[in-house]
Amino acid sequence: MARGKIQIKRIENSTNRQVTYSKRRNGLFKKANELTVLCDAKVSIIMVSSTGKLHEFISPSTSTKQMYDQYQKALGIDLWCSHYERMQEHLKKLKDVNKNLRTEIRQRMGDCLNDLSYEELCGLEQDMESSVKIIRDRKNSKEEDPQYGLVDNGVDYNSILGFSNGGHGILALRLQPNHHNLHDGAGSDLTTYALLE
Amino acid sequence: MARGKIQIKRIENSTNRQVTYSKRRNGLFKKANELTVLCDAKVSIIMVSSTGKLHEFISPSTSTKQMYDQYQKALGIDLWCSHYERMQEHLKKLKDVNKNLRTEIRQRMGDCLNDLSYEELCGLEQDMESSVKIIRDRKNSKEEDPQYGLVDNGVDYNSILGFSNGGHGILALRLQPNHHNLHDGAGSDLTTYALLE
DNA sequence: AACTATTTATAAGA
DNA sequence: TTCTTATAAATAGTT
Repeated sequence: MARGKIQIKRIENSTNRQVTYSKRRNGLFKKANELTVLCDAKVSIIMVSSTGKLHEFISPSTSTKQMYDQYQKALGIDLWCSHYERMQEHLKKLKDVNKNLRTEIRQRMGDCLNDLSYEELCGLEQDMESSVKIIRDRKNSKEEDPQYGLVDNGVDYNSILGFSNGGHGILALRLQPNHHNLHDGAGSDLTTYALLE
Repeated sequence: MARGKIQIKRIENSTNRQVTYSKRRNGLFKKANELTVLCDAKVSIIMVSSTGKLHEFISPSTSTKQMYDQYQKALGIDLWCSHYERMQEHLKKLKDVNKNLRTEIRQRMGDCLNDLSYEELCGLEQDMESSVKIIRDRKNSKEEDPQYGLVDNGVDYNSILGFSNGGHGILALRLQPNHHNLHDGAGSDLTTYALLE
């Protein structure tokens, strides 16, 4: 566009092509920047030269990722985003349930009882008594029945608990206290609980 | 750049801004196309106007997604992918831990005892007995102390177990008093637990 | 990287 | 939005 008009077609001379690429890239980026400022717009440019070099322009108020996210959203493509959001919700619910489960176990182990009322403690005690009874009966029935005396050799209890690495039975699951969690609201219910499967 | 020089700063008049956006967008895309042809390059442009409208330019030989993929690859960053993978691992661990917790609770409630050996049942029984004792003592101490006599109205047992949304009763967790063993199965649980924050 | 003749883009007006 | 056109800006070819 100076010293002679040119045809818009591939520049065969490699050096000239490189030079023109560099000059026009600067021109394009300058225009993009002016557009950004003048029109309060956001522009993302990604360029790859014929030699494979990559350059980008991005308006200061945004990021390339943001722009492409917005692009995807605008096209209605973004299956990924909703997938990600569902994953985040799932994670949050799992955390809540996890906390509740730990609390229940602690209380059933006689810890963290401070906030239980007398009636609640009564209920818990009764519940525990009947549970102990079940366990005791089961124990006794196993004691009397030689068929079951030593047969649990094939069954790794840890694998039943879902631990593949060296747990030692149920008592090994004893929880470590975690004070960071204690002041959060416990926020889950049985509906959430069902989501875990 | 015509009929008078302009300052490169935001055009306050909304209509003018829109008009300029439209004109300069066309100019930018034309330049991008010329660059594509002349220099055998690939260009991806995404623009969002101040009114939220989105426009794109893409060189014919490629696609917007390809360009963005190449961009991510070139930056070698792809933080996103590693983030996603970490999230997946986290999710999996939470599921495992929750399964284990639920199994322990069931066993402490006298359910799912089939796979416990006689010795394991003995341990569980003993543990339960001592827990019941702690709970009973606590109950009795509350019974004697009128200060706590009426504080528990409106709190149902489920919420104390953490299964309803009102559960703010967990503010006073204390250290687990009896037999910690950081080298047994609780270790893996603790590791996972730390990930939950 | 600089220069500059010329082409191209575009601001303002219609 | 599109056209017009005077003028600013970009740039092809040269150094």
